[in-house]
Amino acid sequence: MTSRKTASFQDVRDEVIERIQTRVWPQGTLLPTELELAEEFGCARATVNRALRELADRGVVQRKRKGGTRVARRPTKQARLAIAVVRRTVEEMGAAYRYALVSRDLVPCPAWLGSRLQIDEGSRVMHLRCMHYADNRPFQFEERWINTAAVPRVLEEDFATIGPNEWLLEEVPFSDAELFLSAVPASGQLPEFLNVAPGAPLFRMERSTWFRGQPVTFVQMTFQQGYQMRASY
Amino acid sequence: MTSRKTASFQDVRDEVIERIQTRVWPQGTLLPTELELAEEFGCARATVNRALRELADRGVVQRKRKGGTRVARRPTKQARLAIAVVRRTVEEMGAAYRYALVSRDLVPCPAWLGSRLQIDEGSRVMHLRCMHYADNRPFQFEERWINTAAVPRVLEEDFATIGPNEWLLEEVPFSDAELFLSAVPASGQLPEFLNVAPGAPLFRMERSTWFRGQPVTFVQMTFQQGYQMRASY
DNA sequence: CAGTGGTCTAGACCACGGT
DNA sequence: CCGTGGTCTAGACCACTGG
Repeated sequence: MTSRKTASFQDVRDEVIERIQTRVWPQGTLLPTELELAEEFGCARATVNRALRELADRGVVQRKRKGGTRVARRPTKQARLAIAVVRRTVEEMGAAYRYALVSRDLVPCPAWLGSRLQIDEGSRVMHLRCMHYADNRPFQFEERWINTAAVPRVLEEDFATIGPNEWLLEEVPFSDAELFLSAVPASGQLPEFLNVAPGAPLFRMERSTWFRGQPVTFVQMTFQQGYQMRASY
Repeated sequence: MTSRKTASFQDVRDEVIERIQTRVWPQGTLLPTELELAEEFGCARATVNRALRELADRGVVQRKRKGGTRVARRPTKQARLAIAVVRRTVEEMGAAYRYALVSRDLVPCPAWLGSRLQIDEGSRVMHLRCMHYADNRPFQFEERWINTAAVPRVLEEDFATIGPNEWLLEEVPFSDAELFLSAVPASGQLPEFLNVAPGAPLFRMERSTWFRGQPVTFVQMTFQQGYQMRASY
């Protein structure tokens, strides 16, 4: 008997996944309508809807009005990347976290930054360089530019004890961001700051942040050699 | 008047975001109950529920039965990383894609792989090395191990014209995976294959894949120097 | 234009977990 | 215990889009 007393949306979701994985519904197949599935599972259409909506979010199926629901052909996987504050990253490794400010300057917005964040070139930005340590070993070098027009209070903060990352999280929480991940050679002052050989391959995360459409900050976070970032789907 | 004729779940969701961003509800604040919000917005509780559930998924709020809904304190951002097949990555750059098989060997499962994927060490795995080109320039070097026990048909495939990535997507779609991103130096045969200087910093993505709990494949994808991966939230 | 998903409602019961 | 979110239902109307 396939009948359960009550089919929850999770039951429906899992059963649909099951049928896709076991090729009952191969890629590209048109699924039955919500109403038909609701009848088959003995539940309300809303229940089926929620199950299928979740699968559509994950990219497992594609849905169109009037067109129905199809098993996705080329699943563009959506991996989830959990980004925490450096402090927590370090502490979750079981290491002691330490922060140090390297430099803090108020400068005119460089052209490359202006075009990148869409800031007027005339305006002033706060340029910060900081180090983050794990058990007193260099863990991450952070270089950041903050749009003073978006966050005027940055002028009053000296960042001696709190990192700009955590400060901004208090000041401008829940912003939007764009991330770029790459591998860069240890050049400039990086070998010195991170205590690695010049040219060593380093993992870098760049992030541009906007708050309600206004550019807030651009940051380069360069990690100690050997750092790995984890994601899953 | 803040009253709209009908408040959709998106209206509720956006208004809640608005209040969080404008500090009407600072971090840690306990929100009104679903019922109270439903009254305020003049909609059903289910509508509020869906709005708040979505925000909880994003990590903007935290919800507990009896405990109510709170604005998240330390927003562990969930960035979404769209992972497509190499072919599409290349084609979306506007370049011509080309694939080439470098080597294909059936080998006993190495110990490190066995422990990594939880494969019995006695079993045999298919070891593949491939190149992916963009406009005839080396774009990605792929080194992959496939669990023959999980995908026996791999023994009949010669991978002369189709890459293992795309083949596996047909064979074992919708699997689970764990990703690791890192920076590695161009060593071994990488300088040769990718046409870069030895020691050059390269972006690498490693992926372990399971299908219904069974280990399927482990792959190292090493990208051409300068490659950046994009994500957003 | 007609079928499909998208959404909303009013009500109900349940499950978890603080008090 | 009992308030809160978690879920389900039966029904309704709407919006998009394929034929």
